[in-house]
Amino acid sequence: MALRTASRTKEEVLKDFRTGEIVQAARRVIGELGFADASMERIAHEAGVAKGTIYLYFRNKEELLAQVADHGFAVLMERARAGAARARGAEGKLAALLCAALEHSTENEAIFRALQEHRQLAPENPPLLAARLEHNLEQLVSFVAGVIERGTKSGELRTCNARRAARFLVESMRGAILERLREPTRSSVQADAATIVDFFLHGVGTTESPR
Amino acid sequence: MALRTASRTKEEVLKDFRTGEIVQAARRVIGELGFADASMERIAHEAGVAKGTIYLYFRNKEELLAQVADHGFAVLMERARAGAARARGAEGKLAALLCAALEHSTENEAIFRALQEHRQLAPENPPLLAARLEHNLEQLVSFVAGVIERGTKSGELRTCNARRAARFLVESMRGAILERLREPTRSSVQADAATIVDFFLHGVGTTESPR
DNA sequence: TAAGGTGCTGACCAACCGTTCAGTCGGCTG
DNA sequence: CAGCCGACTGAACGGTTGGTCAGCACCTTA
Repeated sequence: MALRTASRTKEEVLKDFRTGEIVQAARRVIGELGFADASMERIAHEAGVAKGTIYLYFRNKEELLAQVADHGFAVLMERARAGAARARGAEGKLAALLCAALEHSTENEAIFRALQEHRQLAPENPPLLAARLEHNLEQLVSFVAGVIERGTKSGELRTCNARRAARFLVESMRGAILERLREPTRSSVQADAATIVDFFLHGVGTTESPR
Repeated sequence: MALRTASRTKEEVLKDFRTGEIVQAARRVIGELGFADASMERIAHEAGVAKGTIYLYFRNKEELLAQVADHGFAVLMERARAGAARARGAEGKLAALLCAALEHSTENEAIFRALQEHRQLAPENPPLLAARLEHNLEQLVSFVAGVIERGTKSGELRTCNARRAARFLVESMRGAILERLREPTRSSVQADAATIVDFFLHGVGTTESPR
């Protein structure tokens, strides 16, 4: 418990601690002001250090922001995986996954709003942050696609382009999250997740089977 | 043709012309650099006027950007309405609407990328641009909801929360547009629109009816 | 205690941006 | 043609920001 991978406590552990502190501070400031207006000065103040100190732990602003984005997404994915693992069947797994995402976005409302704003995909000069966000989203889509593929193999879902369907579902989820953020007094997370999955599985058409 | 509403050609017409020129220039610059990096200096240069001139036609930068956003959206809506009007049935109208949107986003790729980036919903200090974008999206959702409601009344679609379903479809469309922008060599607009409508109408579930 | 080092500080810098406004000058009017 | 008008210009300004660096305070070591 004390002798594992403890090379230089003074150097490594303290560095990790400071890094984490700054990332958390950045998270708070970004949540309050958005990515564009979160200045290094403000983040430093929030973290209780001087501006220059940040540059001892992060190469520049972009790297700091990228780490903030990665951290938040890692937590979300962990939660989604755990939820999906607990549930049974494709429908259950998808609902659990949506639940996890909706809950996470509700609890981290501020940072989530800010993240929205920075989904930029200009091909020229792709900044580090945009690339990370892109990669993160792709990871989520792949995970959902996996669930859908297994659902297809088990016969629970019909054959379809899994990746495309996954993207379809993820974007719908994004839409639901945005709507939830817009009007805080909404239905429960479970109800919203169920609605989305229902749409996703059955569609709104009425050709033959109602339910 | 020449005597209607022609109060001051020298004043009004020229003003409209200049305004249009500047909006078009802004469109180009935003497409190239994104909203955040489109400076008034650069836009002025692109429009072939001095920076100060812009302020004779627009109160400030935000108003200019808002007009750019409004202009683009107006064209899109016009196209979507026309497409839907020509088609028959809810499925046809939705497909035509998606077609129009996909085509429009393909043809105006650059500005569309940039617009993505500015979908920010911070509750505090809502800037003019964000409000306009919000309003524009709401208009599109309402239009789609109308189509869905009429489809429900005619029995082509099952009963559902039309607004929610519309939002669902619009967000999915956004996802498809993003994917198209990401990988330019994709299937045809019509095929993509059909796929989305198919998902939307029938879902991916296999409970009973395959088609 | 003196010397050396190291993490940290925050004043400073250069670059940039939106906005202003005093001045220019081509063209219209009388 | 003279004189004025106002559309247009672009240098200048105020403000902000990301990034730097000389020095300070504290701790360890000799």
